[in-house]
Amino acid sequence: MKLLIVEDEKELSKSIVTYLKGENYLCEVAVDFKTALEKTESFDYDCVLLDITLPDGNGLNVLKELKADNKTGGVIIISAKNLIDDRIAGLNLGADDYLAKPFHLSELSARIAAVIRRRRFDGNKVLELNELTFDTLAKTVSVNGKGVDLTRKEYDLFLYLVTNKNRVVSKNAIAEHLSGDEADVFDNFDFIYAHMKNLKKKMVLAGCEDYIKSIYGMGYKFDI
Amino acid sequence: MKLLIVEDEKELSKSIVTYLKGENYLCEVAVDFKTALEKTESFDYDCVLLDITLPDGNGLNVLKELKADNKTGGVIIISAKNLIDDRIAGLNLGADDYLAKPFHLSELSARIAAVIRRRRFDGNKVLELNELTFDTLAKTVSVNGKGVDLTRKEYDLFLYLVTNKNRVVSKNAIAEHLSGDEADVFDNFDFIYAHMKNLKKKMVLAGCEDYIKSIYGMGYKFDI
DNA sequence: TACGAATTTGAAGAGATTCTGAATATTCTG
DNA sequence: CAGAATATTCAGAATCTCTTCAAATTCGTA
Repeated sequence: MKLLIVEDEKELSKSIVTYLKGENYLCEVAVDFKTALEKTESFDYDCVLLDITLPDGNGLNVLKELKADNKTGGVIIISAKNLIDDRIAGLNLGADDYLAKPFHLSELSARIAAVIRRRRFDGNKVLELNELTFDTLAKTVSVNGKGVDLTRKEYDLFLYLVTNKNRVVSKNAIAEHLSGDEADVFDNFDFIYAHMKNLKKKMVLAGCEDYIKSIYGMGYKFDI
Repeated sequence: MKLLIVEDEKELSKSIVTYLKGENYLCEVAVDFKTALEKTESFDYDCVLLDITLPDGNGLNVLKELKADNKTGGVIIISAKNLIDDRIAGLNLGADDYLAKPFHLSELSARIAAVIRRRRFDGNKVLELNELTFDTLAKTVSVNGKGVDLTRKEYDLFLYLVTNKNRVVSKNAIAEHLSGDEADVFDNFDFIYAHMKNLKKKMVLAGCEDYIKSIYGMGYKFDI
């Protein structure tokens, strides 16, 4: 899961990033609207945290643009002014949620999770697929009700495959999703092989049918 | 799917090619406009990535020529200058999309897919033809809803035939479309015969009517 | 019908891709 | 800061695909 934090207060963005990393999100920061739009232009973030009170422009216009693309995932507005006007304007322009500063980081995290769930899973916290249960809130995976211990990367990898079920996902896409920086990793997929092996092993061991198919030369497919 | 990347920065073109190969595109590179025009003259690429700021001429004129031919598939302009003027000029001259450097390769890949879809499938991601379903996003083929496992070349071959349905496609054209290098393969179509046989076998086995007709001395036709 | 040319078919080797287990590096946790 | 857990790299093994080859078949034409 990748987030973009649009915020110019370094202190704040730093603590947000630290906290959210702890929640297993990959974070990027934009300190102004221009950068933010460039970034959203070129990557589909799962959620954007948007401080609408930045010096270089009107945040609500930026929100409008984000939503116009219909490309970005969720958008949560964070704003120092907790004026009702802003709130309403924000929601009308399509923000998925609104959070007034100062806020608790745990609250922010919960809102982010909710927004992502709403967009990706129609608001369902739990995904049931045959013997497999995916709890995106608890971040647990279980087979026939019995939990399976996955590492972070394994969980992320699995979730990404499940989110794209019945579609072939390229190793490029997987690599981008799993690696934090926009690092160029397109010529070494060894780490994918490693995680994939471990994930499959754990799942099969837990009694789950092996739904993950390797498509030679193309990628992987969660086939269910 | 075959692309032409017109770009003089070796580093950049190399990483573009590496990435796009991972997405199952066949790529050729031209380092100047002259070479680019020669290449587009002699082959109909699915999409051309055009850096309009190359030393040997005006990129927009090249774009104009490409579009005048109406031969090339899509054209995506990539440019270091993200000036609005360029953008508008580019789109007016018929570029299908525009991407400012630096960009994420995943973004580029998504745009290419979109342009090709728009041109070849009227923007549809899924192609339904009787019992046959072609999902160009999921990269899957199914018969009566049941998936058929095709290899890369089989998928490419099939897609090419379907894209040209009810038209005879020559083995030359197929060969050019399937082979990566600009190698001259025009005297040995054995590999086409092999792929064609395997493809037909798989499809018939999956319960699909054999829509692929061999036209003696001319080529093949996907007849539906 | 018979001939040469084009296509189909089956099999096999070369080459590329993926898997695997172990070694190393990194991150987390107390 | 040390020890544990996790992530990544590496190299060899296993697997799959692509292409080529040769033999069999089909096709068009004489």
